[in-house]
Amino acid sequence: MRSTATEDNNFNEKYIQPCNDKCSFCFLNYVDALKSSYIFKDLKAEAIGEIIKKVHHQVKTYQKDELIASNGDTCNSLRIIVKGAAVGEMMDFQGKSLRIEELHAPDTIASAFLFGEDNTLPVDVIAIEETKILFIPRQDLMNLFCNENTVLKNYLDITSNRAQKLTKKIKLLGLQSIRGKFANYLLEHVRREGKMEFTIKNSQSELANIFGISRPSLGRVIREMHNEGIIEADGRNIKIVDKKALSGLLK
Amino acid sequence: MRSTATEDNNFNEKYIQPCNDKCSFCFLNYVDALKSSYIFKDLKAEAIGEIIKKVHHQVKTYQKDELIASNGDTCNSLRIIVKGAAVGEMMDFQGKSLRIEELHAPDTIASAFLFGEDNTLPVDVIAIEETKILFIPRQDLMNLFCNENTVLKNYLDITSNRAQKLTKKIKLLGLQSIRGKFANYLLEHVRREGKMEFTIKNSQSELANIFGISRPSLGRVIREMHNEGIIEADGRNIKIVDKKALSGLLK
DNA sequence: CAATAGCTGTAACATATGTTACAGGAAGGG
DNA sequence: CCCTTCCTGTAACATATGTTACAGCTATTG
Repeated sequence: MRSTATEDNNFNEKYIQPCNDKCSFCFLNYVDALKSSYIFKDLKAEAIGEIIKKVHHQVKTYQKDELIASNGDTCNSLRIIVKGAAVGEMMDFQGKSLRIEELHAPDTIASAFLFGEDNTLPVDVIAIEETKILFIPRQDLMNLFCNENTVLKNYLDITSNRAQKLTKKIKLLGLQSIRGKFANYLLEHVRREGKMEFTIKNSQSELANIFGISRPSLGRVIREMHNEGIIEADGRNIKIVDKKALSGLLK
Repeated sequence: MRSTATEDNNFNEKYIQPCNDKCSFCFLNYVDALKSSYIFKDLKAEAIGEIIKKVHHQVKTYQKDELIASNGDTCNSLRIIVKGAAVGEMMDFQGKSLRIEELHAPDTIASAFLFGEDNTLPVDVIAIEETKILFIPRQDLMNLFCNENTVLKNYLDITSNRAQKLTKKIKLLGLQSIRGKFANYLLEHVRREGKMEFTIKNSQSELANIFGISRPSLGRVIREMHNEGIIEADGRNIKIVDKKALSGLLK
């Protein structure tokens, strides 16, 4: 069972191994995660098993706060989070960081940077809990695309979804004031959950990090919006009072 | 020759037609553009001709300043600019705009939004000169991917390249001051052209638009950097005096 | 040539945001 | 229980950026 070596600290992406016929460890352990993974959408567990058997693959485990991949790393393999969660962050030279996205099993990492002229990762990816990641080399993925139409379609969907997310992020960063960013965040919440009163999951520091702003500035804006009667904010509990005014803040 | 209808004002994406065997208009007119197009990279003119014959397709012409596609439009077809150029812009509700990218023949439009859950275009695309665009419906493209490995690979490369560009844009917008943005712009110039002295192509207004800032603010920053001896700026002529200081501004 | 439009340079002023600092509350660990 | 750590609330002040306005320059057009 070669894939036990995948948990090795000496893991090296170059030496990813194919499974032999007896290998059942790799995918059986994570078949549930893979079944709900976007890239294997519309495929049965058995089909996924067959696919994983055919491609070179390996699983690696990361601890909380461990760096999974760095800005500048070369992407040669698709990485699927089969367990755990991570965040993608950018940093400037002073150490100020900007959180680009949060990734949970069974999301894929680096799917957008596997091809093209520049295969370097533009972000740091950091585990926020114990995380297991399945590696599949680019060439194997490419072969898979030719044989498994469904996987190709899913992959195209993944990259398109990502492009949409990135574009939204650009809009958020480039077009809006802090009030606009926060209003946007709240209104997305309302749209998703359909309630005008809720508890937000991110701390103010995290939100500031996502928005690329400073924490006290965000705090001040929340206070102001509260005082103006647009929202009621108490800690992480938010109540939308004047939804129309909030929409107006989107600019 | 059905495709002459493609120049019709009543063009409707739903009714894109396949060519019959006699059709030579569509691709022969644009075969040079398509040959240098990324999506047909590594394919010979004849092969491209065969491909275009097999898929539904249509060409439409846009005048300067005409809106090619709007924020919110549904993307059902890949669009290739076979002649001309366009810009992709985002606008907020006040009309403040942010230029995301400039597109020249033979770039593709909307390649990143063809698949996935949300096929709506997040930007406005506006012709900046007379522009001709070739439409290929998604389903035909998908079929093509299965039969023409090269096209698939090229498409994956295109979307990856785009994701890289978007991510760089996020970094630019989210992580840097005006000085940082301008320094970044200048240093990219130096890296591409290898000269410390050059004439920039964009007006200050355009640059401000790309950076998502106001024109006088950019002007002021340029003046300050000039006065501090980091650069010499005279109109659009720029000379890098202190490259090290400039790099320091990237923060 | 005059008239126009678009660019640049610049200034005064208004506003938004960052920075730093400190105090207090909530949660968890020993 | 105390101690630590992380979070929030808040204030004073510094700085960056936006806004508006105007003047001059250049190219284009009729």
